[in-house]
Amino acid sequence: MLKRTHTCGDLRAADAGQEVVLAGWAYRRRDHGTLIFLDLRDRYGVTQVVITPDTLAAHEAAQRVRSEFVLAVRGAVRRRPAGMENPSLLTGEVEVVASELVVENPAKPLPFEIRDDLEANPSETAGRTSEFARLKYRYLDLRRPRLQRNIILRHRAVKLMRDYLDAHSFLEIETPILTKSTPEGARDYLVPSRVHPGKFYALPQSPQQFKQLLMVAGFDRYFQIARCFRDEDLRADRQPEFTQLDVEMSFVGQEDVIELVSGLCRELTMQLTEAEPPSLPFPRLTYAEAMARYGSDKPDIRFGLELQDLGDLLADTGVGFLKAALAAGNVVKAVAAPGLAGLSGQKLREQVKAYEEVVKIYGAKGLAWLDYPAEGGPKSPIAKFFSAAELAAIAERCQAGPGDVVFMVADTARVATAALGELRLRLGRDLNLIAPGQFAYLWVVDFPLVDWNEEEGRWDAMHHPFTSPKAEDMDRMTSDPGSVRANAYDIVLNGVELGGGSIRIHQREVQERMFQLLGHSPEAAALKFGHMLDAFEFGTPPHGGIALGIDRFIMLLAGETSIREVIPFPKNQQAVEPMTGTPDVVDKAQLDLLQLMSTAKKDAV
RNA sequence: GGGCCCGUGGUGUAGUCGGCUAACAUACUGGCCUGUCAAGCCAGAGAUCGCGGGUUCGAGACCCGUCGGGCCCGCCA
Repeated sequence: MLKRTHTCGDLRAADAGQEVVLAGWAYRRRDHGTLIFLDLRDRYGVTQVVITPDTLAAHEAAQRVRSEFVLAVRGAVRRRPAGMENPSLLTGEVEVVASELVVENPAKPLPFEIRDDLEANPSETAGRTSEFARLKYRYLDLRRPRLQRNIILRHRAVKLMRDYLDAHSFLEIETPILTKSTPEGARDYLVPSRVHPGKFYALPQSPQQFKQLLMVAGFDRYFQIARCFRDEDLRADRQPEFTQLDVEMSFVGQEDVIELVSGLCRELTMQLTEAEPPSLPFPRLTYAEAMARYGSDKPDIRFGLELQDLGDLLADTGVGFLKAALAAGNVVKAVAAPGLAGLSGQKLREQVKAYEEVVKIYGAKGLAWLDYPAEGGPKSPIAKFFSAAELAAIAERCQAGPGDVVFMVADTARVATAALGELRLRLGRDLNLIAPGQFAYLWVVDFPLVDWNEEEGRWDAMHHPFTSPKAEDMDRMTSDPGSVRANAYDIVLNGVELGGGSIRIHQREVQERMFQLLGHSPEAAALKFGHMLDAFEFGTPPHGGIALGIDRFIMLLAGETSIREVIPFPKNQQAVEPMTGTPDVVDKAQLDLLQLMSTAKKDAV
């Protein structure tokens, strides 16, 4: 093996005259018959190698080189002839004139091209390979400059997190992966115990209880780059295993956590993106405000189009379906779409139909609309039922002017809010209201403590059962639990929930009241959470923390839209990892050892 | 559990109203070529159109089923 002296990203004009050895992958080959150019690639960059017929052996070898051969090249660095420089390469001022070329390993034709088209490649062919093929040959996919950049970015981001927290006196502490299943939250991934047949470990959904117990232990400021596991259905931004930056602090309140994490987010944005540094403090909304104004607990505040409530304006309306909705106790909410009234009648009807599909996904039965044409009469079929005063009042409330359209949903507050919140996001994209390159952080605070679970007929913890209620709301925990606010907060970036946390309960009595509210009998609570309750009797400091979704954070920093683009070996939406073929059946002997038997009808062992 | 969309040479796509001997780019093979950098030019090979059934004189296209994939709803303390 020829040992490399430099990487493919090292050489500059000042290195001209040196003899070097480079090693890497053949990225592109340009064969002029006599003169052959090879672009040699490694993770540091690309360097052009020139092979002339003067070096016969190297020339013959270079003729046989194909894409992705692994090569080692010895040669002299020289400045490229005037006018032949390539400004798009960092090494573009120089080239290496090969004296020796070794094929370390050839490569068969690849299942897809490595070259990616993220920048300045108008080709339709590269970089859009089906995701299944990419995952099946992930080691090839990961050679692509785009994914290499993402993985390198991920390393830098995690290093910045460690450095930042270390500088703030935090300790990185590991917690168990094999732990105990708890009744709250998502479905657990279970691991059978061989030593204790019939018993199971659970993989942690988060290190929540352990980090709190580390506070009880006096570690004061803890963090961990923690792998978490949740057996729920997947999305573009959800994997069955994902990574959190888990943080917990003692003797702090909400403001301390918010300040710490805001600083971290600002630092990462400044160090890792070209974006304008976000200014501190980050804007803040209460949960109630976020829902009312944006129809979401994770608002994208990069654009306006806030939701409006029209209930008071339509109290005496003659419009039948709205009158009926309000009489039934439902709400009428609206959002404006600037400029949409300028569309032709047919275009507008098609657009409305598409938007109707959006709101229907979220349970709305229909989408009403009013247009305010700059000239001519309204195209809306229902405009004629509204009084002139109503039309004017709606326009004013929604800040809609000539040329705009107002969309309305009359439904339960939950449905109307969610549906229009999604429509708002769609309008923001369709109308190009989102300027690229922004990092719009937002804190959402004052979440409700609990949420009514219609199916189960009980209260669920909105965040988790260790979240403390606001002191001033505590007396309503039994009389009106739904109105109790929690010391809980989420950080949102560009409409994506980056993370959430809370100030925890640190008193046994309060924790017992919380379990009671959630429907756990004292016996059940003792069985599942006895260690927590016990700990609270041995000197537990006031404490709180947060967990940030690292995959999502990196995704946004990298400008990607799926966390799979920033995870080296992700699973697909079926929770399958196509490269290794995970999950898979196991030998009967393995099951026997665990005293397990599958009842699956298909593919059963 | 449910909704929408997609499966055509290795890869990415086109294929309109059912008439195809399935087109284009790239990769691949061979040839030409001393300054390219998405190298270029010439030639060639490569596809039973995911699978099964149906409608039809005729199906890549239409219908039913099935498998695989993507996005979403539910779910995700």
